Amino acid sequence: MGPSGYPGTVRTHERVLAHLEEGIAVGRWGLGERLPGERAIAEDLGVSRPSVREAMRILEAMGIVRPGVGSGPGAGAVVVDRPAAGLGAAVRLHVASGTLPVSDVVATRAALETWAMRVAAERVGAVAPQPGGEPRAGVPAGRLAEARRLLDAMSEPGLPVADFVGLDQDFHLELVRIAGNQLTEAILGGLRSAISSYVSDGVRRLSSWPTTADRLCVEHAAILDAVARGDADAAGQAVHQHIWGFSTETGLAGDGGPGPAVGAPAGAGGD
Amino acid sequence: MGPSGYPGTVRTHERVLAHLEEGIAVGRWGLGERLPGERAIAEDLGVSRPSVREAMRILEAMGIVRPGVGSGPGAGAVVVDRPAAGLGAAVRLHVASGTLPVSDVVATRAALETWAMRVAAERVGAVAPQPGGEPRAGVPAGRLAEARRLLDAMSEPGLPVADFVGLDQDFHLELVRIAGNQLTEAILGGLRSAISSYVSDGVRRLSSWPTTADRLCVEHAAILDAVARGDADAAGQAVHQHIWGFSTETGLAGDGGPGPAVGAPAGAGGD
DNA sequence: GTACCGGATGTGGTCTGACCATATGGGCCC
DNA sequence: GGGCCCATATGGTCAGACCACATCCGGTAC
Repeated sequence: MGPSGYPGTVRTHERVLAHLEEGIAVGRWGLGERLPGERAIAEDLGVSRPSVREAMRILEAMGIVRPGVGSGPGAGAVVVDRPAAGLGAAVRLHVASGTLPVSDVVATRAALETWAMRVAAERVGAVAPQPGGEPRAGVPAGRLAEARRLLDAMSEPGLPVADFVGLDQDFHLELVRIAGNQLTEAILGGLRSAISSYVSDGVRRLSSWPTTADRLCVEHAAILDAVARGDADAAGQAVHQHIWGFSTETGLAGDGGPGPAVGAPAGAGGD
Repeated sequence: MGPSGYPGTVRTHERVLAHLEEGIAVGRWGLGERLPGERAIAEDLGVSRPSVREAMRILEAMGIVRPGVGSGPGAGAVVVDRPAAGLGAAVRLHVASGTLPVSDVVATRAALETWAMRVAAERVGAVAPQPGGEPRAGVPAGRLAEARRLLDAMSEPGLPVADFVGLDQDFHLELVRIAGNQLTEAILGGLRSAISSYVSDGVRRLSSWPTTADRLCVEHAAILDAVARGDADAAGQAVHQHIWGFSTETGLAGDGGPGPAVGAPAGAGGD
């Protein structure tokens, strides 16, 4: 296995990555199962362990595997599924590098979440008419209950800002989950740290945080109610105004502002 | 930052990653500049080169740096900015692992792109009234011209499917760029390979590809015209129907279908 | 003086072999 | 039979080395 790594051919760790990726794709290693040990993979492919490790690092960064030391179950590289890990890390790094404007994060979040709230409301509305309905009727109910619980926790007076922001994120994500789109959920989950960061920055610019906190809670309640009622239009509008309202109030939306307001009064004429 | 759940100790490559990330965030190494060599970083932090390499692999996978061998400018790890690289890879891996349904990709793409087309149309409409206007008036014009060129190329009869799909993606992304949201552009760019993949799959299910290709070109023209006119409603509706129409025709939208149709005649009851 | 050519240098890419820390599980001792 | 200790398997890390490549700089040939 001579030194076979020079430009023109794929690097060794990329070969390993392709091999592992293919194995995962065809189900050779399913969710929750363990990959062979690094040494075994290296021997199988005739490469060195460092190369295997580099590929493993990438899979880990993408949220595909979770490394575990020791022995027995739970040890070794386990196939997991945390799409938000990779997406979130990527977004975080690019925001950190300063090439992703905060206003873009706000706008993208608003667009996706507005859409998600509409879908969520429609799904809830679709199952509501069937009280005893089996079909996935329980899921939204549980999510809604959890969202309500988070909302209550957020209403606690004197809650530290950091805690509030964390609960706020949990609340939003819980509602997003009702929409049932894993990719959207992963993207928004990935934006979580970026969003928390700009929200925290924004709070520092406020004259009266408690006042704003109260308003945010009221808005949250409105969003939750709209989704629970199955009112897509109201849910979309509420979350749209919620996100852009805060952004505008804190002067974060540098360049654009609310923009087209998808799902809001927009031309939604069709709606 | 590291994947949660690690007991106590921080792994070495994570320390390196944090160090590099911080340096990039504070501008110690700006876009296009070179990072210190792997050996230098290792010595600075008192770690081994393999650990530095693992961190470097992650940054590379996220599209933050580009490795370059040799010497002189262009060699070494250069700070780049390709948000789509990380997002795309993450999406690709998760779709490959079978945990991200194609229908989710379609829905998320439709939601984001519908919104983006509305923004794009509004931006074009905002600059149109000022024929000689300096303010970023030329950008949309250039993008529109490029989109038109791609549309022409796509209309070529007998074009191989792979080429058509590639041009199709380029066309969509070119229009998305007009919206001016880097994050949305990066996400949709990242979805590119996943989208190409499902489009190619879909084409194979069609009875008459040439017929569909013609229709897609007509739809593309309608989208382009709407954006060029600055008609946000029409642009949003057109792209929404374009994406969901193809998806429905090829039976790819397994579970949901058009859904709430943001910015389009919602309820799209139609379907 | 100019053009060419070859080594010096610095970079990432890879390999080898080793040791450490941890977690499990089985065998040994009590 | 129960509890303790060590074998074992795993990832985490390190050190040193070699290779392929790209550039730069010097010397040499013309």
